[in-house]
Amino acid sequence: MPKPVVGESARRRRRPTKSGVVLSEGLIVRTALRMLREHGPAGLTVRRLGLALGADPSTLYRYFRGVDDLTLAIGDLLIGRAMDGWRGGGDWRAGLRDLGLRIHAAYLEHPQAAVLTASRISGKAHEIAADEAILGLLRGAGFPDHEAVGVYHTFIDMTLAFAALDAASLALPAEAREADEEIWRATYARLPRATHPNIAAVAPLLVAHMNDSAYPAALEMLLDSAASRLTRPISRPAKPGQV
Amino acid sequence: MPKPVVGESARRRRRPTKSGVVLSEGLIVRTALRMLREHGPAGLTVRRLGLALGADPSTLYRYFRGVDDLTLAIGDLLIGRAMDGWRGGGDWRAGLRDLGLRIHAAYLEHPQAAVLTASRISGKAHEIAADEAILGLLRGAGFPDHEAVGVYHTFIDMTLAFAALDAASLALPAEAREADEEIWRATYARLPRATHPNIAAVAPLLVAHMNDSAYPAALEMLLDSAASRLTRPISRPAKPGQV
DNA sequence: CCGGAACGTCAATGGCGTTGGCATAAGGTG
DNA sequence: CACCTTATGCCAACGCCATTGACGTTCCGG
Repeated sequence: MPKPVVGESARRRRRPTKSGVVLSEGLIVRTALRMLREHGPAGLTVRRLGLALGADPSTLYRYFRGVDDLTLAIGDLLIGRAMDGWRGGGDWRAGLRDLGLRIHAAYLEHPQAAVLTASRISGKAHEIAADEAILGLLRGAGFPDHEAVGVYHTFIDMTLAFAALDAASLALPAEAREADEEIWRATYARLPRATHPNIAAVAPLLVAHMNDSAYPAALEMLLDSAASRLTRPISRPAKPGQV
Repeated sequence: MPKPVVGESARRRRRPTKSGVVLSEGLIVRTALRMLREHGPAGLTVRRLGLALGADPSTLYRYFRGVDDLTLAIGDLLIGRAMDGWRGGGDWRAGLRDLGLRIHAAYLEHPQAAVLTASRISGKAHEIAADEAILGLLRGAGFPDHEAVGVYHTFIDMTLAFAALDAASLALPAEAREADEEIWRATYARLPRATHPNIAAVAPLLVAHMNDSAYPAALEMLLDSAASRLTRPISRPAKPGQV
């Protein structure tokens, strides 16, 4: 029996659970998001989600094929929130910067979901809308098609890559995250000048800055690089590696 | 009782397991890495690792505080392999490019492990060696300390971020990865010009390039940006976001 | 008002990481 | 060689986890 899971549209009989709650796909996803934010990365389990909803855990399998299915639904919500209220028009640079920071921020709002979904291609409506917007900004600015695709590719992958990396730190259990941050003080800041002269020389700067995100700096670099190509076109960088 | 776990150096009594294997931290980590490659990301559990080693699962807790500790050790092994055979000296640009591509490639050699470790800071020997090398290149090139730290931060985070993103695609189950790649042809390449003019205009270029890694291009951008700061210093980009 | 399907619940399965107690063999010491 | 200490490997158990199949209840279309 290959798991039915009737679609949300075909769902009719809204039988309340023992505790009186009437379930729906939307309610479950929203509750899951809230649990992730409020109770941390380990806070979301099927059992706890059922408990929070006032329903038996197994009930959720009437709505999602499994945890992975639920995760993808959450991810779809994330992309939508990133684009929510976005208005096109204006400078291509400002537009790209805004889009990048929006996507980055939206993912960091829900790190656990971000980690699971940032590297996936959904092909769903919100994702396509974002891609169309980015390409529109670049082509509207006058980039020839192959340049536009190159910048687009670097832009979206860099944004998602940083979103995933930064989200992964936030998604760690509190103790592991604190341990990571402590390493800058406890290990790097105490390396002897004799064996590690360069780290020793800049240790205070490392402690001060390494727990910030490097994405804004990387994004500006990308925008600078793209702008310089626009005014005086240069050839693309040598042989991109296969992945 | 806060879990002892004697260090590898202080370890003396090498009592063989029931199956005759003599354990060591290195053997455990290498076995774990092999299991990750052969059996996928979900293939590594303490129980299975114990089985593969011919030892009781609980024995591993004599060597690692827990799975998290083991994960960090695996990550350091990856960095060690990236740095293996690296020789300093020469142009700072060439040196940074080489280091970046080495780290990126080393992580992609073990995608499942990369996904687990790319966002972590271990503070172990190989990681420190890599950081010292990067900072040495930058300070040796004449970057003032705060610039060197800024470039270092962007460089290492960008490299690890792309490594994690690209590795995540490779680490997906084959069917899911193929489904993701197919979306470029099945969805993006078929969007009507009327509703998505920009995607439609460049669809063939997207299909041709989107499954490559954007890391080499991003890396060149970073090197260009750093070089321009070296010849004619500019201020750092505005207020990096907190993470 | 009746039959079937949708739905929530229950109980159970097989996994997981981790822990505390226990037997033992390795190493230092004489 | 004999003795003692203790690091080490093993065992059994705990409390989680996701997932499933059977079962009874409730709702809707006819």
